[in-house]
Amino acid sequence: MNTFLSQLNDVQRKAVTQTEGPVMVIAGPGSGKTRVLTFRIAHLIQSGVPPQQILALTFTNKAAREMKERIAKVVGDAAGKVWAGTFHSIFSRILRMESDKLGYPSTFSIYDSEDSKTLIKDIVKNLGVEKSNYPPNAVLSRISHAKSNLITWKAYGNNSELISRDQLDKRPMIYKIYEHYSKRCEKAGAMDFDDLLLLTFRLFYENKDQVVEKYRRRFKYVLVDEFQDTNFLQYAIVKRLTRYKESPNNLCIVGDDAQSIYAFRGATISNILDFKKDFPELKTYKLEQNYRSTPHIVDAANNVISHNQKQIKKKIWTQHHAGSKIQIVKALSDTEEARRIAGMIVEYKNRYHYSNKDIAILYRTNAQSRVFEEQLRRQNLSYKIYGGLSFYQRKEIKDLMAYLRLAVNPVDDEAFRRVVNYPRRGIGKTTLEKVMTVANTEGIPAWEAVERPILNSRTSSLLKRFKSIIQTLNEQSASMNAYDLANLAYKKSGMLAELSADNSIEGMSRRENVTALLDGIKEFIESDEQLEDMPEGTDKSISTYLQSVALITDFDDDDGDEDRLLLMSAHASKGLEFKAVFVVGLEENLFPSFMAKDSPASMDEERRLFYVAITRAMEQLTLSFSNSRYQYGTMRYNDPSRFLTEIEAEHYLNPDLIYGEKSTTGGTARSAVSGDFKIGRKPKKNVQVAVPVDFKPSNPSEIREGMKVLHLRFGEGEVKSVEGKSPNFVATIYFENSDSPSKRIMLKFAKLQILNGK
DNA sequence: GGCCAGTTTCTTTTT
DNA sequence: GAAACTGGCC
Repeated sequence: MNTFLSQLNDVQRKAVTQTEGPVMVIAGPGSGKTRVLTFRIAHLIQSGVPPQQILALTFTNKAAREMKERIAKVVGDAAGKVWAGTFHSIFSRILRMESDKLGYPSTFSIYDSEDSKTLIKDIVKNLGVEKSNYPPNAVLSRISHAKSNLITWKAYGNNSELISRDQLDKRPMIYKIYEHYSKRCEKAGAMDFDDLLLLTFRLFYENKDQVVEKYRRRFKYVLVDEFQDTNFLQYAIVKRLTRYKESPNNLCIVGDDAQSIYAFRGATISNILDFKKDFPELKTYKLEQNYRSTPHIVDAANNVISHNQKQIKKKIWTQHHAGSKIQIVKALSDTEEARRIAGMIVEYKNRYHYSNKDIAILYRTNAQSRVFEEQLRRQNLSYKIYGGLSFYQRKEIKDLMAYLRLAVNPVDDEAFRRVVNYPRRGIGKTTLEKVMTVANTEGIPAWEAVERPILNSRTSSLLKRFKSIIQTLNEQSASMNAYDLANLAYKKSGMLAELSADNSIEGMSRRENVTALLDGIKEFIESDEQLEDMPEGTDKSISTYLQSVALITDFDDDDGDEDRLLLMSAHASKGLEFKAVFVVGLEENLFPSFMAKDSPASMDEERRLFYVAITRAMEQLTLSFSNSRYQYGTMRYNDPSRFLTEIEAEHYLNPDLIYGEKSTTGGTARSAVSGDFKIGRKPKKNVQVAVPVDFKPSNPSEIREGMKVLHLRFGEGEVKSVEGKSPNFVATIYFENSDSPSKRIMLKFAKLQILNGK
């Protein structure tokens, strides 16, 4: 029976069999984390726990999928009854069943980030504020962070700290935008990604009809994967579910602080620290033995991560025998980088008999995939790109989905805006603006605003025609199955005619994509997977379909047997492993990203990301960089990434490429690389603010609020606040001469001179 | 009032 | 390089 337990080492087995009470598993890369998690669930089921009492929360769809598959391998069909999925998908499922308690329709729409951004742009425009001060991405991220910290728009407006921070950033109206944004989402019966969490918390917090007790009774065992990537709000929900009087506290979290790469999304390491406080009786298990990689790779990973300031002490180790050293590829251009890597792949396949699927190319930004695609095609290597513009983000797919969204939820303003004039039916910008103005001033959805006598008869009848299409779809949505409805929407909307008229290559591919979407819906209604607890009949509705695909960003269209190379972002690679890994584009301003260069905390996150990337490799690791590359339409010249020299020379096959020949003086990365070949000019290094010759950094502990200080790079600034405990003081300083004047600075690293104190 | 084409702007990672 | 935007034209 328990044969699978013998496949585990001592620590792993303890982590699996300690089923009762709070458990924390700190798991280094390749230490068998997923194995522990899945075996733990399997063990619970074999010990007699009904599978439907187990809730397993993951962070990405990919992780959820893999977990389900692996549980199924051990326990078979029972796996289907375990609630395993991403935070977002599990909670949207719950919200759908309980939406009435929040005043939302069960057919609520889910706004993706594109919808959110369009909405924000519209709000900014209506408020009449300078739009260059309110880039949608920045505003959305501010709102998202607020939501992730359980700050509603009302609380935001009353929070003087946030308000003054926004004022420093010259974005004083954010609180107002947040308010309008929230109200307009609610009006449209729509939730954005963060709302799925925030409203779940509200649901459990307000506890109408004792709804939280229902789920507490139901989920006796809760597991959270990648706990280091959860934010405050996600943990708050988990606590709401598991921490109450007489709770068995059967909560198991698995994570690795060194692999925290989603702080930009509000993930916080303090959740791990809080967990110890909240569940003092917890049992902790550390998995440090790496079963994945050869020693050079493991040591390199340890080298890299040791450059980070904050970390839970842990050293991964391996019993593997020495394998290949890490190879560096230095190219002159991005094309050459890709060409040489494609060549190396061919060589690896011959020399080590690797299949395509044993090999992955990892990059920092999805845009980098292009050049590699070209070169791989030249070598006749078949590949698959993970992420990037996913299937569901293609225009034609989003268009048809917008019709379907309107069919179940006609008040969805963003869907309305998207397709009211697609295919073209003579409803242009001006008309839409009029409708939206009425809608906003009266606080009604566009769907109702079109009825107001604000338009001339011609446009009015055009809008009526559009509305009647949606009405037909809406009426049919109750009786028709999802597939028939989608087909009807395709025809009725005029999309079929529009796409059929286009015989260009792109047009054909659009048609194929829509057909693929329709096939997907057909598959969805025909699959016999029965979801637990779903009201009979509703689970195959178009609404359920929309909910499930709204949260899918990666697409899983292959059967898994295809032998293809994988190209993906370093983020997407988390949790995966490959015999040979190429981490490419290792250049300053790319990996690490230029976005990180002013903040030590972001730089640490980039480093953790690099750590994640290199620890995907089992046998062969190659790191590449290029002197020049096409970026954003122009040629750029970047220095090799600082991360390259954070790995000790002994782990490299060809360290000269970054450490320089022994004879060269200094041997810094830059002199070694740019010395032999120069294309055009090198860009200027960061322009420094004029600094007096007698600059002398002051002792960080003497810096106080209100002081004027001088920073080597940012110039003069005023200290707005100092937080944190010695020696980790963090100051918020306002630098007038900087593009983003308000900066948070770790005092122990910063070179700051006090100009005058109070 | 709407549409197209030329022009400008902004560059990350994911649910 | 692509998406968003603006201005001129029908």
